Amino acid sequence: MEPRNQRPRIADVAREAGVSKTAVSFAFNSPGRLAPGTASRIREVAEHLGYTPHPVARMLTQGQTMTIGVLTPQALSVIFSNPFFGAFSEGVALAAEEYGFGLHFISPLHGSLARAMSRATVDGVVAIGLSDAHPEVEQIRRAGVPIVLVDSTALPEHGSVEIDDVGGARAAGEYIVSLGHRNVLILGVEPPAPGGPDPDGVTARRLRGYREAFARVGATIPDERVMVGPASIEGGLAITNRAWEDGLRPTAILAMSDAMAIGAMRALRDLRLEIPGDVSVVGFDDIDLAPHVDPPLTTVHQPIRRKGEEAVRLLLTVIERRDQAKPEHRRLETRLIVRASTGPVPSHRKEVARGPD
Amino acid sequence: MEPRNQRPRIADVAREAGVSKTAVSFAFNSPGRLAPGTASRIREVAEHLGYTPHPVARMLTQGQTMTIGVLTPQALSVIFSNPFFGAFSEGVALAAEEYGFGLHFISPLHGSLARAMSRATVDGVVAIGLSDAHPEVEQIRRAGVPIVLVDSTALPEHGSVEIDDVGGARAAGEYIVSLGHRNVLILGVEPPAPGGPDPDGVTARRLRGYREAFARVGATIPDERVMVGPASIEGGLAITNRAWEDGLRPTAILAMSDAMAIGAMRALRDLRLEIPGDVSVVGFDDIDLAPHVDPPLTTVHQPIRRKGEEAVRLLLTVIERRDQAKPEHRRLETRLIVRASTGPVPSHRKEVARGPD
DNA sequence: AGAGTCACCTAAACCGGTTTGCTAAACCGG
DNA sequence: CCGGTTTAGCAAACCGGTTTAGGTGACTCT
Repeated sequence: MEPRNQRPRIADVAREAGVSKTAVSFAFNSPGRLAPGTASRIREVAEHLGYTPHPVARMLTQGQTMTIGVLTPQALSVIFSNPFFGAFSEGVALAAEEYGFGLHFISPLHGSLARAMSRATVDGVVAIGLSDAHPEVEQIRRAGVPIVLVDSTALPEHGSVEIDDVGGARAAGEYIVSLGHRNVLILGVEPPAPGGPDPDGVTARRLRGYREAFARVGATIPDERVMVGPASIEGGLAITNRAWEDGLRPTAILAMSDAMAIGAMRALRDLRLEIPGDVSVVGFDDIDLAPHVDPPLTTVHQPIRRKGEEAVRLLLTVIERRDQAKPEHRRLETRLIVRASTGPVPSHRKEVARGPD
Repeated sequence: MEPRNQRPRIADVAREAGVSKTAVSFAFNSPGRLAPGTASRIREVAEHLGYTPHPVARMLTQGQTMTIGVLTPQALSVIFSNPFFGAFSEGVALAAEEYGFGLHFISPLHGSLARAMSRATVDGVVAIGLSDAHPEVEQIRRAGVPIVLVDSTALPEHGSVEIDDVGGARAAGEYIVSLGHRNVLILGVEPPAPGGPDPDGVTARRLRGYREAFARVGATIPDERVMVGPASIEGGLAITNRAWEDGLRPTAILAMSDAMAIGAMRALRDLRLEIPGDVSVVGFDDIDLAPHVDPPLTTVHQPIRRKGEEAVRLLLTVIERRDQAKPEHRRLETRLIVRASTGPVPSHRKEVARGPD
């Protein structure tokens, strides 16, 4: 029954200062329209009452939230476990901050991205790794929210930022092939798409690159040499172990994420194998820590931060002039960085010593 | 002049379906109050028109946003460059997702945290590394937003989660002392607080721990052996180089963040020094990659993810029963993890060979 | 003195929903 | 066939601001 100390409303300030709501609003938003004395008096009263304009109400009337959403098809808790995402967020944050936009991370709510989206109050969305198989893209478009796709097969009606996955993977493949490796294991990143592997997702594109490189020397990578899992250290570790349990003995591992590559190296080390003496490992991403792991990781570099930045910039231009400025599609370059986790194919395979198998 | 294809409003659906706004609202929120046929008919019309309730309007009436804010006193772009933050966010996201809350990251807007806060539409805030020196804490409280402090000196009126910084640092210090090191360099994390070093911030607490350990054997760590910088790889690298340029030749480096420790190792390697042969390095945090760097990093482990999780849980209990349930303060344990980046003090100092200096 | 400006401020409409009474019709037992 | 209870749906108030379209009085000009 006591007067719950609610936050003061604009009407409270108006009453206390003996002016109209309008005047209070002006004092905050266009002080020029008020006599200087009045404006400052209203401000004092507001300050005294501890009044701050209710951000939601403000959003409603202004029709904009000054917030951009980062949409991920996977739970944030798994996404954040990949250092790649940290770097990407860094780029996103950099650009967003520059323009005074806040950041809202959107991940599936009770399994539904659509539901999460409908809750989110954002002016636009950067969607990462969302394949066009996801029906939510359509739903978002219908909701009238501008969207930029990152690492997805570009839909012509939305802006997009991607990298040269095929080229990067091909470079890695060619390098591995040139070292004499023919017997490899591919670590693919789990397709976040529902209902089977995405026919044109990141995993598929990079796989195509690897295969092109092998094809050039007449070699192939059979499907059973491609295993997918979560793009994390644990994921790489688990898959590699499983591969060894399955009897696979590749001389090189091509991982589609540095985190997985690092996990794979851990697994190999636990199996008492030398890197690159027994097995070579190649990553993808070139995260900050790639040069610092043991051994320094050979990997395909991609400009992670820039990817985030560009995506936000593209999005902001769409948000600004909401009209039909035709969406841009940007493709960033990749390049192979050779470090110390790769070497020539070993002449004597360790497992030979283990028996006639 | 053409009819801009705005997103449909509830009134549009009502008109099209031949019912009142109320009915449409009921169809979405409490279908039980409508005849089954009517409810589904309204839904169809809505679907056909592509109608989704405007989230901002919904927030306004319901008085809650189902969003929690993560407040950082530094720009997100710098925060995200520390893997520690990724792991922390992982914990935060895990708990938030469990309860159906979204995540909004809040960082200073044009230099002002207060301004950023007043824009943010959140039901509560997890503030990390915000010292009580920050006046925004008070401002947030006045705005009536529940808040939980992480890694700050606990204010009694707010919930808080912290770790045993002193104990962890002391353990690291004792270990280093036991290896014979007396000549050390401390890498502190940049105090985000404005106006000088925070007298009771993270850096100060850990420093106290290191010093306690040294004091036990009658040794001291002079102030000029403490250098602070950004908690990133680059930060650690830069500071270490500067230290060497300044003529410092410590036999051990105690970094208050793994990222800095890794940067320091890079710098040492560039100086052609062996780790731990010439210089030992100890980190703090125990990030996922700490065991994988070269050499594996000796560091003080703290439960980073749990920190994020606990903070959110604490916050949610405050949000639920908004009343005066007295705030909880939780302190998590730390422990030293010895790996391979530390060793006994070298008998011959390298720089002896460099000259009589 | 009357018309025209200007500076300052306000009432009311609006943003897009939700929620609270309330009413009219259908239903019910006797 | 009547009074009482449900059921189904509506109008209007409300959330907390912003913005539009005036209104009022003082001042200027002729």
